Amino acid sequence: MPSDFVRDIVAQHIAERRYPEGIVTRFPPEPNGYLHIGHAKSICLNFGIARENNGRCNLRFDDTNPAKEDVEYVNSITADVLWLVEGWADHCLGLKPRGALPAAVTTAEGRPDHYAAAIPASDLPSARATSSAEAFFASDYFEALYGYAEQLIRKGRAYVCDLTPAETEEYRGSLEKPGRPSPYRERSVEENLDLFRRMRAGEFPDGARSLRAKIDMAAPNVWLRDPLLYRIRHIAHHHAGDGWCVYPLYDYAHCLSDYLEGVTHSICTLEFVDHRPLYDWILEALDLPRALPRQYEFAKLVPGYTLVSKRKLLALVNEKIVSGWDDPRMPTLSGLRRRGIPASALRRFVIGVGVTKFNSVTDLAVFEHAIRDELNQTAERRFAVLRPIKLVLTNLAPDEVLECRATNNPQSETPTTRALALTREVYIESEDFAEVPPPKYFRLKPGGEVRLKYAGIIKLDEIVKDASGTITELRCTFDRTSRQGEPGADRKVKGTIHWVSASHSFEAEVRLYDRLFTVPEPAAEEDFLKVVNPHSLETVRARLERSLADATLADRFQFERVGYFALDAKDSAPGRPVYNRTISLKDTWAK
RNA sequence: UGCUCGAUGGUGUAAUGGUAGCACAAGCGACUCUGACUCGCUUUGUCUAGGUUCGAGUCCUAGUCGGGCAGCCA
Repeated sequence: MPSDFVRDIVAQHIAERRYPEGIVTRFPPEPNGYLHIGHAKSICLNFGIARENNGRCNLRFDDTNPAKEDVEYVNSITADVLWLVEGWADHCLGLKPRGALPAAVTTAEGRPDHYAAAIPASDLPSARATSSAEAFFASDYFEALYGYAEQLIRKGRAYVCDLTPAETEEYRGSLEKPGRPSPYRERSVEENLDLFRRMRAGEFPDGARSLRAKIDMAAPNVWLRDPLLYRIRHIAHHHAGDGWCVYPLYDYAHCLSDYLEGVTHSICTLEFVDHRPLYDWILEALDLPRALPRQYEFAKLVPGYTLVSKRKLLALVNEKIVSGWDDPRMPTLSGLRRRGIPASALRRFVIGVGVTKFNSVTDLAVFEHAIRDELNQTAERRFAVLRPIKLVLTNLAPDEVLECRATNNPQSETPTTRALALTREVYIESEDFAEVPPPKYFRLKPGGEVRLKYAGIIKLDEIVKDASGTITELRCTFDRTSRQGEPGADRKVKGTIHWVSASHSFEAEVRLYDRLFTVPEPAAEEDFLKVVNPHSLETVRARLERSLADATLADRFQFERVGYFALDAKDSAPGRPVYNRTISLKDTWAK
C-alpha cells in the first residue's frame, strides 16, 4: 500500500500510541444530493485508513440544514457507500443501532461525557442483515449539541446576537479589513442563556437572532470573526422530526459530532483549511474529557472531461442532457454503477491517484485503464455485432449448422468454453469490411481472406448491391479445411473478426456511451453546456449471440473486439435486454 | 496591497539531506484465432535566484506563479 502524508501522520500516531482506543475516521456527506466520483476518493481514503489500521470508519450524515436535505438522498448515499465498500472495507464500516442517540457516560476519571457508540464489528453482519443498523446522523446529536452550546455561553465564549444577516455581514469586515464587534457581544451570561432558551422555544422568527462564538472580530482569518453557531429555522427536519427550530451550523456541529463518535482523524478537503482553527477552538473551549479529534485536509479528485459541481450536474439533469442522476454518463456513483463500472476498478483508480495537498486534474485515461484492466481479467467474452452487415457463406447448405467452440475468458487459468453456431447466413461488423480498403487494412476486402474467429477462414467473392447502390450482402466461400481440428486450422491470415449467426442470434438495444464533455476541463468553461459532447450516447440495434439473452445484472461481458458491456439495470426487461457499453476496448489502429 | 495552502516529465505521483523512481499517456518493435491482452525498447521532469552542506527535489532566505477563504450552506 503506497503511503501519503495523511497515512504517514496516522502511522506516526500509532507509533506513539496516541489513540489507544484505535483509529476512527468518518465519511460525513450532507444528504442534499448524489455522491459522485470525487466522494469516492474521500470514501476510499477514510475507509482505507480504517481498514489498514484495524480501525473504523463511521458513515455519518452531516444533516444540520434541513432546508436542503431529504431522506431520498440518505437512501441513495447509503446504497452508494455500501456498493463501493462491499467486500473491501465493510468489516470496518461504522454504523449504530437504529434510532440510537449518544449516551450519557462517565469517563474512567469520573467525568461526565457523551458518546455515540458504533455497533461492534463482530455484531455488524447480523445487525446489517436485520436492518437494525443505520448510519450516524449529526441530527441525532442536536440535544447534546444544544447542551454544549449552553456550556459555551456559561463560559462566556458564546453570545446571542440580534444583528440581521445583512448587518452581520457588514460587521464582519472584508478579507483585508478587520470587522467590528457586534453591539450585542457583551451581553451577560444570564441574558444570553435566557435568549438562547427562548430561541429554542420558538419565540423568535427565522433570522431574528443567532448564537455566535465570541472569538475575535479583527482576526485575519475571517472564520474566526465571531462565527455563527446556531440559526433559527422554523422548519421540520427529515430525520430529527419537528422538535427543533434552532439548528447548528457546520463548523459547530462537525467537530463535536466527530468528538461524540470518538473520531480520531477528521479528514476533509482543502477548502476547510481555513476552518481548522475554528474546529480546534470550539473543542478546546469546551473542556472535553476525551482525546480531541484533529482535522486533516487533502486535495479533492477532479477527473478530466468531468464535472463534479452539484449545481452543474443538476443543470444537466434539468436541461435533460442526461436522463437523470443515474444516467450512465454521469460521474455520480449511481451513474458509474449503472454504466457497469466495477466498484473494485473505481477503488483502484481513486486509491491509485494518491493523496496530496496539490489541486490537479487527473487524466481520465488512468480511470479508463483501471476499468479495462479489471474487466479484462473478469469479463467473459461474447460475440456481438453492433452495426450488422449480412454475409452469406455460399458453400454452406441453408440448414447446415457447424458448431464452434469459443473460449469464455482467455485470461482465466482454467478457461471454459461455449458453443457457437456457424450457419450459411451470418452478420459481421460493417466496419470490418471495406470495398476500398485503406492501407494496412487487415479485415475483409474484395478478394481477400479473413478468419471468422473460432469458425474458420472465409474469402470474399462478391458484393451484392441493391438498385440504389447500397450493399445488401457479402457472398463468401468458407474454407472447411480451416475449421477447428482440421489440418488447415493453423493457417495464418492477417485478420480475425467476430460474427454472429443470423438464425442463432437476436436483436437488442445497445447503448454506446462516450465522455460527456469535449474538453478536459469543462468546469473552466464560461458555459459548460456549450462543451457537452453531442455524441456522448449512441443507441444501436445490435445482433447478439444467444447466450446474451439471459444475462444477469451482475454479469460483465467483453464483446470481443468491441468493448465491455453490462445490462442496464433500469431499462432491461426479461426477454428484452438492454446493454450499456461500460468502455470500449483500446484501439491503437484507429482510423 | 489580509489570511492560508501549494509548485517534481504531457498527466497523476514517489524519493523523510545521499543513484530523481512508479503508473498512465505517447512513440517504436515483438507476439496474437480480439489491431485487445502480454512482452521489450524509447522520449520527456525537480518554478526562479541566492544561501547552508562533502552532497539539496528535500533545509534557509527572497521572489515568481497557482489554489482556497468574507452563507444565518456544507
